[in-house]
Amino acid sequence: MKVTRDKAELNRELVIEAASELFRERGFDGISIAEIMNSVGLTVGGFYKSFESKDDLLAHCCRKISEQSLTKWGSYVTNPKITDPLKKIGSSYLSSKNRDDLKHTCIFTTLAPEAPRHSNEVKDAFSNSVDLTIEFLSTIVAGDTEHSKRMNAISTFSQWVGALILSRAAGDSELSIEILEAVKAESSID
Amino acid sequence: MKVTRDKAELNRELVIEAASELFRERGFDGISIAEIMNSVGLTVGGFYKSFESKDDLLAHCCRKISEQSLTKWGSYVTNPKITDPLKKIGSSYLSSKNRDDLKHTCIFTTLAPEAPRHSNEVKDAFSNSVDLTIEFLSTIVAGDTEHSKRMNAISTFSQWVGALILSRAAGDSELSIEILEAVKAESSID
DNA sequence: ATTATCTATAGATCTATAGATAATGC
DNA sequence: ATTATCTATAGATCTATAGATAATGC
Repeated sequence: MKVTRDKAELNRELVIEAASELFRERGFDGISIAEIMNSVGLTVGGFYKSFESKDDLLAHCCRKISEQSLTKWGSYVTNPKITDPLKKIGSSYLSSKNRDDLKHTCIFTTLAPEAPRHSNEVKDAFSNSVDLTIEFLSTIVAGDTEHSKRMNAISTFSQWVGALILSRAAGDSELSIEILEAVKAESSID
Repeated sequence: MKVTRDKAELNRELVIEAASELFRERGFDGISIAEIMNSVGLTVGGFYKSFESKDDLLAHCCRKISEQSLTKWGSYVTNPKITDPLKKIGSSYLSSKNRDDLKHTCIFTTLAPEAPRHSNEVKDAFSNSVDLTIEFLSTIVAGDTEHSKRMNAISTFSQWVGALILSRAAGDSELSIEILEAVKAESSID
């Protein structure tokens, strides 16, 4: 039953990883702790040895997801084959793949709306994530001054987030694609 | 115990009205049917005589909320005192009041992300709501052709929805205000 | 000896339904 | 007689915890 410390630490990470996908896909209340633990081959009883509460797990997930996104985006900047990182990021963000693949999509389009109903730890994770995301985008958008870059980053990211949510709300329709295309066109992404 | 038909119909509307606020404020799973009924002075037992299920109630709420928003926006257009309806709508949408008053805010920033997890009736209500909203905004945004107006409506509304979500996710911070201001500035709303 | 994980469960929900009650509406 | 609403509850959750078990780690 007992496993090595390394294995235990790995299990903890696996739980965060699995929950990060399941929360995005089904929402915080749409998946139970037992199901999350089972999805990585563990049982519910061990959960509270690794996490203080379900909310605590959500906070870890927020930080993890945010970190993964920014790491991926950052890799596009350092990749010499990618000439226009913003365009690359935008076209993958506004793709039908990102729209449909809830498990791996942006937290702001799935979990953020519930943030006000969670612990301060969760709220802080979201707040920090918004901050870092805008900070990052500020370094790759167009603009003459620091200020105009920052404004541009904010309005660009807002537009992406809104477009993804609206394209999902539009269901399986022409309209859904139209929304993604319209915003890509406006940002000269496609 | 029994009431008149008129009163019964009014009660049904009161339930939809109350649920429309409570769902936005606490999320679909954050409020029970019993609490919704109690909030208008009724008890849980009568619920299923008026609604097929909790999901059915949500669908009614989506239609109601959407209708109310568009009616309000429409009144700005016909009001001769308002010279620029789009500016008026945008500045109230991107206000800190709209950010904080979850009970009365836009469904796309609160309930839309859960849409994929609900019944087809709910999904259709959302889909229809996106459609009508873009259709409406197309009539008041700038643009040379029908097509450019529609594109403009989509990108403007996407930006608003995203900005509101991000400003909420940013918590009680400078950043939260900065997001609203940045998007207002870009749209020449303030 | 310690501890990571397990099984089992207490206690608190919540949706949906059954049947009673008391008023309306013919 | 009909029916809108009520009280009560069945049955199915779900979070969090208690105590057992079987490995690790000193």
